[in-house]
Amino acid sequence: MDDSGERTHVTLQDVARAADVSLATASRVLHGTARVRDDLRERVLAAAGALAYAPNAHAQALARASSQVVGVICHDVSDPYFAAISRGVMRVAAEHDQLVMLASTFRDPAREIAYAAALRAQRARAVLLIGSGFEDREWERAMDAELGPYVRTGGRVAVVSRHRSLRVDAVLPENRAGAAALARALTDLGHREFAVLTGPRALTTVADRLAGFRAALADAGVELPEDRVIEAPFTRDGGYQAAAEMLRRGTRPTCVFAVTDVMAIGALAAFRDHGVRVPADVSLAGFDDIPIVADLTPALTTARLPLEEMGERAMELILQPPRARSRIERFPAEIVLRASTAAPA
Amino acid sequence: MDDSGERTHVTLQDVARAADVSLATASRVLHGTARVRDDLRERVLAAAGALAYAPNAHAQALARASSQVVGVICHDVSDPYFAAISRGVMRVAAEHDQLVMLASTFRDPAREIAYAAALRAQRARAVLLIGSGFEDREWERAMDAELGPYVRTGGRVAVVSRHRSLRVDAVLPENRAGAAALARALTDLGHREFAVLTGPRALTTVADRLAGFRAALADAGVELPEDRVIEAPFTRDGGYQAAAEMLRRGTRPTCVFAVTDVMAIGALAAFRDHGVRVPADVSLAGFDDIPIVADLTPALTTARLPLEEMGERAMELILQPPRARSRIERFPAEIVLRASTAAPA
DNA sequence: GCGCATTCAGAAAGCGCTTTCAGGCGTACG
DNA sequence: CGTACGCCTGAAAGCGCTTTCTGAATGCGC
Repeated sequence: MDDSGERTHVTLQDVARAADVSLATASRVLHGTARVRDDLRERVLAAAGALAYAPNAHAQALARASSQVVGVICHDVSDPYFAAISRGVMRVAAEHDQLVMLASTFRDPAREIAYAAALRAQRARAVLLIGSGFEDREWERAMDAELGPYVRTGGRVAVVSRHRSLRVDAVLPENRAGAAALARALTDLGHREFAVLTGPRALTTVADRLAGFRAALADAGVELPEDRVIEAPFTRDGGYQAAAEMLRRGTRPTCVFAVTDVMAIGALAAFRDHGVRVPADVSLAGFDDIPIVADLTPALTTARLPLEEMGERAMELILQPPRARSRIERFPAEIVLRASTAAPA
Repeated sequence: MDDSGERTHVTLQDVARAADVSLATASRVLHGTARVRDDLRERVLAAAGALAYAPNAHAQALARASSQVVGVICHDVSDPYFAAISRGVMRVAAEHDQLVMLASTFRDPAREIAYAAALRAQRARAVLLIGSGFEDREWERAMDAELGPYVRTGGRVAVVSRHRSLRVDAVLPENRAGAAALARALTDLGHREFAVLTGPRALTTVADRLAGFRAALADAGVELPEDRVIEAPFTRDGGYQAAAEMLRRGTRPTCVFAVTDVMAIGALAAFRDHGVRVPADVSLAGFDDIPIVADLTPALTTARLPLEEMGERAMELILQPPRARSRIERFPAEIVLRASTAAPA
């Protein structure tokens, strides 16, 4: 065929030359942007095929000043919560022929900012921030410094589950109301003695769920003393730790609320390891309804969030042209009572 | 400040102009590529900051003919198996300042090829294919047509868990040996009556695990009749279906092997729903050791694969310069006996 | 004090593509 | 038969950046 050892990329120029047409014509054929005489079109197509031509997306992005890449920043893809949301995101992205750049920050604010900057540099057409932000002035300033100019130059930004940044579209789970509803369901069951296992209070998601839960408890005349709120990392192991710590302290509520299902999974393990029966000795409830919790034994009572749908919606928002007022879409949580909760003994 | 309503991007040219230096100098300052007089450097830095300059990664990629994007193609991010591998991938990518474009194909061959093409167009410096390929001639040809030229022009490709494509680096779990070891562990427990719940046989992962399991069984003098191998989709629900189907057929083995943990989770649910006790009535084993299965009740016996590590290794391979001979890294599976298996009644 | 070697800044040539702007030809019309 | 008008192709100007090459200072040695 050609001189072997092709070490360099095939360019549109090469295709045009091989087809003996101009660059412009080759471009037009490949995009169907304008009518081209049939024989020329054939030649271009043939040449492109023979040379295994692949357009250089960077050159295209540069020339057209637009790209079809959207960025998604989350805490950790391997957390089922983010995985479920990502799934929805990916599906809609695929439908719209968008490429997704997915970043895991592992909850490191610096890394989050670095990714935002990289995405801006990539001229990603949109950036999706999934998961609570950080209650950190420095970080907020830095993030604004990245995203502000990005938005001003036509970049689209949306967030899932964080309110602070005001000017962007948002998909917001109703954490507060959901937690309140859960609390009511639990008090309706007869519980009066609670403990809560939470992640870092600085995360708005945590704060909202806690506040909603506590408020509804108060309405029912139940108090939640501060020492019944146990803080630990926002992971399965964190849930285990928190539950173990609770047991160690001798705190014996009739019902435990873990602010996320992931933490509830850890708590369930801790209870099992310590011989505490769920729900006979203690009821346990989570939040999110990640896919696995229905398969646990006992199946977990939780507040269901339509995670995949939230991801889909966020991606749809971001692909639409911006509105003057930023859109806020709220997703209510639905209480799902399963075997992990029962009336207190 | 400047004329408001900035609708266009700040370019290096703008920065240079504001700092009253040449384009070249500005570029040099921003990259530290060469010594620049201190006052000029200061001016450039100040201007870049004031203008919130963000380099255009596309222009950079074009000018330097390289990018720091790596592509990852998997079946479904929300499957814990891929999520765990992705986690390792992400971590190493972050360490090396690489941006990851993550695509879920939802097991659609056409989509896989479309992504490969897009990644090639993006001049991704490397592409990682995770998960079994498809036993489809047409697909193989199309994939080769994308990846061949890509590799020839300096693109790096690696695969996790698929052998067919020969010329690329690979991270291979020892599915066959692992399944064999699992079979031995199970026969050692005293089981002689087995059933296997599998995903599509066309997937090499499935074929290998099945073959290894069957071979070791044969060595132990145990036969696995074809009607004891039940095929279903490669998901939690597939596992449920397969187990339900097995029960419906009246097949009552003393031990069931689900070729993936995800399917085992479904099977466990099916057994529970049908009043079949695990392991009292039937033992159940999976494969992969995805994080959740240790928390199930009963905890699942499985063949552990170091998923996160496999992802890390794959990313490392791909970031290294290519070798003449493609590298193959094998990861053995380790048998983890948990409560879901016991000696037959 | 002059010539030469060094530094370091700037001009300019691409990187591969899109798209505007002319220009060439063919047709329809006067 | 000449002019006007379309339609299609090609030339060329960028898109924003990196990097080589050139040239102007400066510092040094003799």
